[in-house]
Amino acid sequence: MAIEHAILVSLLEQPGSGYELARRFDRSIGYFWTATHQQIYRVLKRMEADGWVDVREVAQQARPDKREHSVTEAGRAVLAAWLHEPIQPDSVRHELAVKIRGAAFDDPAALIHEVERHHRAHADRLTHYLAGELRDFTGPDAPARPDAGQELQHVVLRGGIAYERMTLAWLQDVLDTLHQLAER
Amino acid sequence: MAIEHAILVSLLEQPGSGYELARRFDRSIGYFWTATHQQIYRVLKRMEADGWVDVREVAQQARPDKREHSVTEAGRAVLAAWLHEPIQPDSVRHELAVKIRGAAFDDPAALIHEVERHHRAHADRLTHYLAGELRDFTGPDAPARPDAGQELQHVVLRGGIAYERMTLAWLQDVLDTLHQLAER
DNA sequence: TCCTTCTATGCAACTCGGTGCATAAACAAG
DNA sequence: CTTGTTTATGCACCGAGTTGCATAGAAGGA
Repeated sequence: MAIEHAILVSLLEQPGSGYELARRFDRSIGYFWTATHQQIYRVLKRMEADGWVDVREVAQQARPDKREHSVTEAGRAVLAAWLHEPIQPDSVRHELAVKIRGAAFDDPAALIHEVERHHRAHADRLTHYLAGELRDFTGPDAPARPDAGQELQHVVLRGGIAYERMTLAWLQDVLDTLHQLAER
Repeated sequence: MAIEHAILVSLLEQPGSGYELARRFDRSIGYFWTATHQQIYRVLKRMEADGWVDVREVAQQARPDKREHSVTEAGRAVLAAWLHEPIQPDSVRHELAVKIRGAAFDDPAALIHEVERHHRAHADRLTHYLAGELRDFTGPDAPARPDAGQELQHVVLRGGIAYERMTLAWLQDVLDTLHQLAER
């Protein structure tokens, strides 16, 4: 897949400018697909040229004008075609795992602080996810009868929460192992 | 980080040719860092030119010669320096999550087969991991007193197992959600 | 008034990684 | 004796993604 599809999904959920998309890729959909603003602008240009999105110039007060993008029928068709394609197995890049195996050839104890830092970062992210879940899906302000889009966003968020909880438990396992090795 | 460090770790665990490395990146270390053989050969050339690895021509019977690479002291130093650097938060690429959110704008039920396929693939991988754990770490042939390298490889493998179990549970959650939406 | 910050858009250069293709030694199968 | 398979190494090209830099409107603070 490409960034194009993530952008189509985000624009279908809510039309917006390149700048707004860039901010969404720092949160929300960005938890599952990252992109920089340069990449987003470049791809938006191409999508516009290919007729996947329409652009509307919007004047704003107290800030510069923006170019708001909406998905066209052609864009929806592209997304639908992609949704019906099977996904290739995702290529993994788990840097910390490589470091942990590499620590055998250095000082394993030196990794402890790094792993603790990761543990804190994932704990923060979990807190953030849980707050988002409470706000949008399980709290008093959440819709009583969520539509399909909300149900799907929620199940994706539950995946993020499960991932963070699993990661925290594993990092604790790593820490225990490193401490044991340090005692030898 | 770069592929260089994963190659250094793999060569420290066991010297080998580019071809052998490519096969390791299809299993073992490949579960946490992928690389194609073209990439490996190209990087090995550069690492050789930079003096990170030594090459020994090895004649073999019943097959072509190979170039066996070993890590030099300079290579170890490069790895050690990297081990002491903090890691950037890993950029996520979770294609299935994007597809699930995109399904709101198509037919959610059409995703069921795809998700089931992923469920089977992850179940296979879990089985594979568990077999490896039994063979190398917890079975009767496993070392009674594992060294630091083995302990660290084991904790990384436990991470893979935890990831697959979490993913399987989440994919079941996704399937339940898709079925509920299909009934509407 | 100048400086900084936030919003908003974009170019140029480069690196990384993947796809496709090519070569070659050794053996096995037909 | 040709074809196919496995081992083994490599080049050329292209697209995706990152880094660094540039521009500009509007607001607020020093």
